[in-house]
Amino acid sequence: MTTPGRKATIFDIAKLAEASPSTVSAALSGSWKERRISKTKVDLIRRIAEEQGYSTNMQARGLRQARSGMVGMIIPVHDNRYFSSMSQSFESFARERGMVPVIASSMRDPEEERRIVQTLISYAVEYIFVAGATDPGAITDLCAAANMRHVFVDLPGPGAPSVISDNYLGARMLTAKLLEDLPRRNDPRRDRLYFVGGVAGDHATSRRIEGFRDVLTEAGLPPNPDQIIACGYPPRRAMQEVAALCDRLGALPAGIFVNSLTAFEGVLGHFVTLPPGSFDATVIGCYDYDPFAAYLQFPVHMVRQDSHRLIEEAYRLIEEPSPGIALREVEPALLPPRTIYAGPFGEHG
Amino acid sequence: MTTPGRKATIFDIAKLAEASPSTVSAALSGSWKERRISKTKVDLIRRIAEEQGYSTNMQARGLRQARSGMVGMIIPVHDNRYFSSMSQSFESFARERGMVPVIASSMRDPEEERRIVQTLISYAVEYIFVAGATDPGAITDLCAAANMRHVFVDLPGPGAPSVISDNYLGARMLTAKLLEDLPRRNDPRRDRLYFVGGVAGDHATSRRIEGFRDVLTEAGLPPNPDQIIACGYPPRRAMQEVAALCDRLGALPAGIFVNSLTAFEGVLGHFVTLPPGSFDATVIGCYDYDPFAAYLQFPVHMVRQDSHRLIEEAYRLIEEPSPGIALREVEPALLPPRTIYAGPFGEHG
DNA sequence: CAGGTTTGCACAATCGTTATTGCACATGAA
DNA sequence: TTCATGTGCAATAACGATTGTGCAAACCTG
Repeated sequence: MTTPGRKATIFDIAKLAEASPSTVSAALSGSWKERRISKTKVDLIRRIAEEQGYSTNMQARGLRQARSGMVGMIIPVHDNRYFSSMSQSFESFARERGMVPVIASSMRDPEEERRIVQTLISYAVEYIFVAGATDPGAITDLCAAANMRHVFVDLPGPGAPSVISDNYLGARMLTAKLLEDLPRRNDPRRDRLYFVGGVAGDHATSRRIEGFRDVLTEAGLPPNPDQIIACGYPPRRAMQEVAALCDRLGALPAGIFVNSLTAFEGVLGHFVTLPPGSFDATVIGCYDYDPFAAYLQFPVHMVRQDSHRLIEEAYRLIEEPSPGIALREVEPALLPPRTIYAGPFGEHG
Repeated sequence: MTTPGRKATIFDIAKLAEASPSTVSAALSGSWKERRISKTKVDLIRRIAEEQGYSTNMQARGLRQARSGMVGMIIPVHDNRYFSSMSQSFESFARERGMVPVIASSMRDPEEERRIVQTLISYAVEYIFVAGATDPGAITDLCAAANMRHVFVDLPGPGAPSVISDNYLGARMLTAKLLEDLPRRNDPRRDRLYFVGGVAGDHATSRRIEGFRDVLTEAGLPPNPDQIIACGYPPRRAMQEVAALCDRLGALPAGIFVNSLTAFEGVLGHFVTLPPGSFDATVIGCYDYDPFAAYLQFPVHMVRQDSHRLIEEAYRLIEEPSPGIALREVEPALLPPRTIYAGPFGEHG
């Protein structure tokens, strides 16, 4: 490994192997057979390349081939179990295909989201996966202009294939379960189930609200508008809203349907301020799963969206010859409290 | 936006603006002032580029400039609060600098780790951040051959600057706190504190074991070897070990020092099999913080490593003119149970 | 108005690969 | 011997940007 200053290129290897750069390229890129390079020369070249610590300059290759070998993905945030599980799956599938995953988080900022799409296009990624899009239309426009294949995950977009989980079904299951466990105190206001978190305009949230509403209505308990508090995803907002709710009610409500892990963090942020035992008469459900949340002080029903399958389906859709704008739904699962689920990556760590 | 088949290049823009490619390049890349291009022409070019939906081909630019505008980072896993917080910080600092973060997970596989380093080198990232390295030596070798700047985070490496948290201090604090809360049952075996998880060879784990051992020794309770169960990071292993431990003791020990979130997941996996109340007489601590873990059925003391500052320091080190091989330590914090911490990204969601 | 300076841009080389083409030599058949 | 067919490689032209250099025209200056 006589590494002088710069990195070795095929020219350096060519000189050492007494071959031409094109031969070296063929030998190292695997196309040597159809280019009729002798095995002898290939082996020589490989040995020298190895000795020199050669590695292909992917920028040059990408430039030449008009492709980069990278796949891009946008997620709202990293530090969230739902999305980080997606990252994990996304990465694993990418590697299976010999591609390099590039994952960026948008902080749910549409502006940032567009910037990221632009950047990924600039780097010539092969496809873009967009999870939790805040402005799918804009993304599709940008991608169309660069004719970049993309797929929406978790939240659907109008102009590209989408894979989402069956939010209506999941919300129905969770609501039904909460209703089943709902403590009755004969206090009409406090006997109610509240929906907290998410953005009402989001496809996912709106479908969940529908499920929530339908189950309650079928049970003869049609929800008032004030039972649905779609206060966004930030923990702090959820915390404030729950605090305000408790203020209004004089205590915790009978049940809370928490619409995301981040909102749940906020709910907990409020709970820490309450005396222990305050939640004995409250039933809690959370849309999305976290192993630690499964084992809180109080039982929590959780909906586990199958992020692995979401991503798998997304790859399937995007790799189809002509992707169209299919919409695929994946069924979520309702997990009882105290379930430590070891998913496809349960062995990690 | 008359987008025919392919993406617009500076040549297309040049033709439309009746300028030369080099002028277009200068106008769009910002170097137009020192290249004495008139503002008029620049504005024209910018307008046309905008209309055409032009975006720089980063592969071409990167090739020419021998840099890519990307920063790479390797973490063990994505779906873990500690590391995903790091990702979040890493990304945020990268963006501040106008660079594109590329984050890959190694699943703690040294082989995979090396492959990732190679790939990042191939893509000509500017620096590589390595968190939780399993084989720092090999990484430094690869990077040296390509003279690629890199920095170790969380676990130090011998041949490059490193930023780690003060594991000895953190372990001391946590052990002391556990000791303070330790229930006494006058059963010599069950009165003990156990250390579970991690790899004894890891720098972080070994320092924590030292801290654990020292505090116990100073308290007149020097630990037996069997009190230290460094069974690795996978949840399942920790689960089995804790189950076996309970079997041996006939019940839960008086206290457990859990050495990572992943191991803690395993511990919980065992706890779900126990009747409620089994842990009333057990004190639990976990090295690493998770907001949900903060609010479990039983109180958990947690050490919060400041991943944000770790990354910040790492950037500082790597951006120094001549990085040397400094080792920087960042103090962790001991959080009491029921603390929902809103860090620098507490507002996310 | 000669000579120098500044302004505004175009030309061409370059980065490291890959893909197309072509050429010299060897081998086999007629 | 002659032509056809392979074989094994080298030359060369892209890919899309950046950058050093050069060269007119415009603008001063005395």
